[in-house]
Amino acid sequence: MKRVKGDVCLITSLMAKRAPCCQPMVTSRDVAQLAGVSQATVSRVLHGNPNVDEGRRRRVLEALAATGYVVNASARAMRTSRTGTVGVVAGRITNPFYPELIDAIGRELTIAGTRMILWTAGGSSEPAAVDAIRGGAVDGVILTTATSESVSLKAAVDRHAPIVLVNRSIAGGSCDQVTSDNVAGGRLVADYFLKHGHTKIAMIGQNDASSTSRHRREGFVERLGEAGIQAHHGPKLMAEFSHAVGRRVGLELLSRKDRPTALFCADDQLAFGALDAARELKLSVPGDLWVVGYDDVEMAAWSSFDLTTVRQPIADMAQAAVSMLRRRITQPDRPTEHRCFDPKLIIRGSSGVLASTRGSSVS
Amino acid sequence: MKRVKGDVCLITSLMAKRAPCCQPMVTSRDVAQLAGVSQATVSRVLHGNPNVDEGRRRRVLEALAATGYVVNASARAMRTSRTGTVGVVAGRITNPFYPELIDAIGRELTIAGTRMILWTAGGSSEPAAVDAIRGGAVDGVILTTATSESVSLKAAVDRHAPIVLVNRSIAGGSCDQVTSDNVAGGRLVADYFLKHGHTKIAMIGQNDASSTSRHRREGFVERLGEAGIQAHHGPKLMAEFSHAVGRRVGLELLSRKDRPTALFCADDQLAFGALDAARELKLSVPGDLWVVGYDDVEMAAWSSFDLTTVRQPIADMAQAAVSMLRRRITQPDRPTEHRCFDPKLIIRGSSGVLASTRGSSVS
DNA sequence: CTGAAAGCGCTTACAG
DNA sequence: CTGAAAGCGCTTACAG
Repeated sequence: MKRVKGDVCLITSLMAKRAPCCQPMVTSRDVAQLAGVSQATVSRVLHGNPNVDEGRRRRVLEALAATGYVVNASARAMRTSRTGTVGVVAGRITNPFYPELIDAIGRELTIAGTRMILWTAGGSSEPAAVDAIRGGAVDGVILTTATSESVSLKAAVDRHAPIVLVNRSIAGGSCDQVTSDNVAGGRLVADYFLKHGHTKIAMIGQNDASSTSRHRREGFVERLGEAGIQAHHGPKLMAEFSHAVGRRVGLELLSRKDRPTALFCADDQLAFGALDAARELKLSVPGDLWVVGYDDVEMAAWSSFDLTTVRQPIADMAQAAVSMLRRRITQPDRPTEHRCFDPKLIIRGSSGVLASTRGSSVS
Repeated sequence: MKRVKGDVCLITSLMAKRAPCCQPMVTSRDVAQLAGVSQATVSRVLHGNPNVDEGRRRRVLEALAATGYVVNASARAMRTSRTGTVGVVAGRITNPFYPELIDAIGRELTIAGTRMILWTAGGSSEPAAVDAIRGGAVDGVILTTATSESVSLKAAVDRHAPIVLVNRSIAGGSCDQVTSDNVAGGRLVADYFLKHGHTKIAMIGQNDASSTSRHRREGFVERLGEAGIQAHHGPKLMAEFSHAVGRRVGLELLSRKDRPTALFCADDQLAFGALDAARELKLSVPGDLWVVGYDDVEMAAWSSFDLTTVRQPIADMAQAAVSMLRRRITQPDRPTEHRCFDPKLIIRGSSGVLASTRGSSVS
């Protein structure tokens, strides 16, 4: 490889010869001509219509293979009002929960022979996706990001556009939804802390623009309340789920004289940040502090974090979302549905033995 | 939220009343009728054609707004042979390098008003993406995964289909490419180790199916060779870039009596695994072992890893890939181009002071 | 079983 | 400046 000075080396290799352009598109008419049948017959063979003479079918099949014919997506879409493409909106793709979810959704869509248009560009994504339904660029949309209510979404839902919400709820609720039970998940964590004798229990979450985080907080605070305990220093509700936020708030909370002994982070990414804060402050986890996250992303199991966390069944949720959307597309008038999966507490090394209770009989 | 026993609670809310279906699509003909002009005039207004009477234009604009018209993507695509959609193939989206790259590409595409179809389903993605070009579902494709040569890709490139390879090379090279200089990156790391007196230098990479990893290894081994040094225990070339592989091979290498003092991982994900291996073996980093990764994903800067690594300029590469693809689409016959960005060594805490050389004069 | 034909919603010469 | 019309490549009644 040649190098040139400067930041970038630019190698422009002039091709000596080159076809005039890309090969022209092969149409079903071309295939028909080659096979000596009508274009309609080619279309019938393509759709497995049984009413085609075997000899003709074979000739068409041969012509199809010989030409490498691929059906034109736009033409088919225009005729059938079905694109074979679904939209997915995911905000913060740098939070590893989303790649895992998108991957799972993509897998399901591929099985169904459906393409996936992905929007990750923040606020403009949702209106773009909704417009894509109206413009016939996609057959429907899966919204995976818990952003605040938007006008375009509301209008689309009122119009009964094929939309499925994943981990996100909307006022009115007249929309298909897949969630995990975030209230129950929050309770699970509070319960776990209480059962092991914690009383100084803190929480970091996202502000209430995120329904996901709000529900986790509600369940958590509700369960603490039942034990007569309040969140230590109050729940910290920040603008986003990120490592930087988890670390910053973690440093702040854990530097206090009256620091918590247990910390619930409403998202694994926050928990990783908080664990780093603890590490930087030379606090032992779980000796001085228990940390519990939410999502159980792959990284949570890495030995660097070994994070106790609440698992959402991502694969199941993706499968449910895709099949609900497909049903909604084919049967627009069916009643809306809400599938809610049970979360599960996965206990790892970031919780377990607290130094102060070591040897005590708190179960 | 109601809960039902069992794994999943299924809430089916029957909607009392519901519109017969989604609102019927608004066509430009509808808009024309409302504005009292011909459909052609609506199309002209939509395209900013200046030859439209101002009064009529205003009436059309009003009708457009009143109906909430959105142009039909399939019809436009069929007429213009342009979909406004580009395909992106990314294999292992769970490796955080890909989300960062996809995010950057998505951002560029959004700016250009282009949609992104994403394929992440492994081996079948590439043929699917190539077929999508032929089937007119996308205008072009960006291939970001260094998989082995495929027949369909070869054929597509020969056909001069609009394809840009990112971090991936192909025999013949008659295809637009964006890379960072992986050979130079490998050399940078070797050079850094050598300069600080390391002699027991190991490497973990991917097997040669990945051109990326191969180039990094070549530069690395080449530079070591110039100093008369061979990779300690030979380069370990595994099937994939993953935390699990990095940890497993790390445990294996670092458990040996004659363990290396410096380890180059051809990918950050491998490096995180290796760091975890070192941690599990109670080795001090960088006291006993230096670890250097490749990519500089966001996580590399987290204090849990604090990883010295080779940065690829992801945003620049994404921008280059998108603009190259757009040019290729509009000018299919322009000469192919190869842009190669310079990598940069980012020094962090996973390297720096080796216990054995501490106080010595090795610069 | 088969082909000619209508029509999906656009864009854009073409004729006025 | 404007509208009528052709045509992009399909699918699918329709008539035979």
